Amino acid sequence: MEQEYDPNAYDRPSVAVDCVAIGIVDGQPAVLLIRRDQPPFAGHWALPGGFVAIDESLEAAAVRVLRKKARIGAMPVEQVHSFGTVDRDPRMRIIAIAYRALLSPVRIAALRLTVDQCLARIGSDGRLYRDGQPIALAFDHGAIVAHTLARLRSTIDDAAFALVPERFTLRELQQVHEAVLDQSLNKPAFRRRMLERGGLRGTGDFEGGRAFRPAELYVQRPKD
Amino acid sequence: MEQEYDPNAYDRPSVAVDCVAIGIVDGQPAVLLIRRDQPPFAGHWALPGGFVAIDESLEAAAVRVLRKKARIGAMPVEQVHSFGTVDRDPRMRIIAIAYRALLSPVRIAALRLTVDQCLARIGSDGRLYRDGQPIALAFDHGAIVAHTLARLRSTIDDAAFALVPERFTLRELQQVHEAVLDQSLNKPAFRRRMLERGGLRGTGDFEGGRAFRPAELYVQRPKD
DNA sequence: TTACATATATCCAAGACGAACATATGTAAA
DNA sequence: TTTACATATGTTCGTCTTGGATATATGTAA
Repeated sequence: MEQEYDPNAYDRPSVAVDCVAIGIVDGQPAVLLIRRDQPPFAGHWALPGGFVAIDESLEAAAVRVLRKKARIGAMPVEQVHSFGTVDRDPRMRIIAIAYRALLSPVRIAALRLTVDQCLARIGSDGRLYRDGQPIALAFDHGAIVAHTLARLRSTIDDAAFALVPERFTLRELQQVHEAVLDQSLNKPAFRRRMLERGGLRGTGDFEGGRAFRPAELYVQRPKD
Repeated sequence: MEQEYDPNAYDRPSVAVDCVAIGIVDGQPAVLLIRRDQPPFAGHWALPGGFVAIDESLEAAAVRVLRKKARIGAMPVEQVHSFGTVDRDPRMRIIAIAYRALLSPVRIAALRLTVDQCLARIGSDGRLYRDGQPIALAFDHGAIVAHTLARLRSTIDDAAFALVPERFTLRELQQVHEAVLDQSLNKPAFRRRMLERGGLRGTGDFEGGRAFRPAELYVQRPKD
C-alpha cells in the first residue's frame, strides 16, 4: 500500500467474485452455470458472479452471490484464484476473484433450476457439457473452472467429504475421489488409506436395499 | 458478472498488490520489507505494495511495484492469495492481492537497501526479525507473509531452484529446502529424490575453495 | 604426511502402495 | 429353497519409496 498516491484520483478496476459451485451428478463432477441474457456473451453460459460491495468481505460476497443467483443457502466457500487480465471483460476492467463451493447430494437435490440455470458436466477433456452437448462459457470462465478443478484435485482427500452424503460408504467416498480425479483407484489401498487417515468414524449402521452385501456407513470425524 | 447492475453507481473497493519477495539470507528465509513514514502504521514495516492501474494486469502491477519500490528488475511472480477483509486498511476499503517473488543469491547481493528497507528474517515461529529484534508489520501483512511461506513450503521442490545460484551443489539445494521447511532432511534420501526427479543436470564441474571434498555443480534442467 | 569434513555410493529396514485372492453377506433369479 | 451374483471386508505378497546407517573417495589445512 502506498502513501503518496490517492487512488480516488485515478480510474479503478471493479472487483467481482465468480462462484464455482461443484457437485457430483451421475458420478461425474458438474458445475452450476447461469445463462446470460445480455451482451456481452448473451446466450452463453457463465459462472454466477457479482460485484463486491464496499462494506462486504470477499467471502461474504461469494456467499451472497450463491444465495441470490442460485438459491443456495449459507455454506463454506474457499478462495481459489484472482483473475485480472485487462481485457477479460470487453465492457470494462473487472478483476474477478474465484470462489469454490462444494455441493453435497442434499444440496444438489434441493436445487430448483430455472431454464436459465444448469449443472454442466465437466468432461475429462476439461470442457463442459449440457445434455451431452458441449457448451461455450462467457468471459474467461472456462479457465476459471479448469483452475478450480485442478485445485480441487490437489485437495480431494479433504474436499471429498463435502461431496458425499452425511453418512456414506467407503464405496461412495471412493467414487467421489474417482470422479474428481478422473481415474480409477485401487480399492484395498483406498480403504487402507482412508481408514488409517483418521478422518473417518464408523457408525455401526449399514446401507440397505442393494443387491449385494451392505457396506458400513461412515461419518466424517470432527478434527480434534 | 452481472448485467442488471452498474458498478459505477456504487462505491467500489480499491485494488492493490502486495509483494512478498523471499530469499535465503544466512541460511534462513527472509522477506523484503519497507518502513512506512506515513500513518497509518507510520514507522512500522510493511510489504512493498501499490494500487493496480486501470490498464495494467495484476502480474504487471506486482512487477512494477518490485521495480519501483525495491529496485528489483523484471522477474517472474506468482499469485498467492487475495485479502479482502473490510477493515484491513483503516483509511478505506482496499483489496490486496499478494504476489510472491523468489530472490536468488545474485539478486540479494545486488540489493542496495536504504535505511527504510530491510530483509527481515522469518523465524521458526512465523514472526519477523530484524537484527535479531522482532518487528511488527503494518496492516495484515504478517498474515500475508505467513500465508505465502506456507504456500512456498508446499511447492518447494520446484521453487528451490529460484533460491540457489545458477550453478549449485546438492548440499546448497538441500540447505535451501531445509531453510524453507524449517526441518532437517535425510541426505541420501534427498539426493536420490532430486536426482531421480529429473529436473537436474550435472555440469561436470566442481566447487572449490572448501576444506573438504568438492561437490559437483548442477544446473536446473529445462523442462522438456 | 595426517587429520578432517564433506561427497558419493551401498545396503538394509520400515512403511506405502498396487494387485491378487479369499471369505462374507445381502438381494434376486431359478 | 437353492443358487447366482455383486459387492464388502480382510489378507497376502511383491514392489517402490524413504529414513537411517555405513563405507569409501577426495579436497584443504595443519
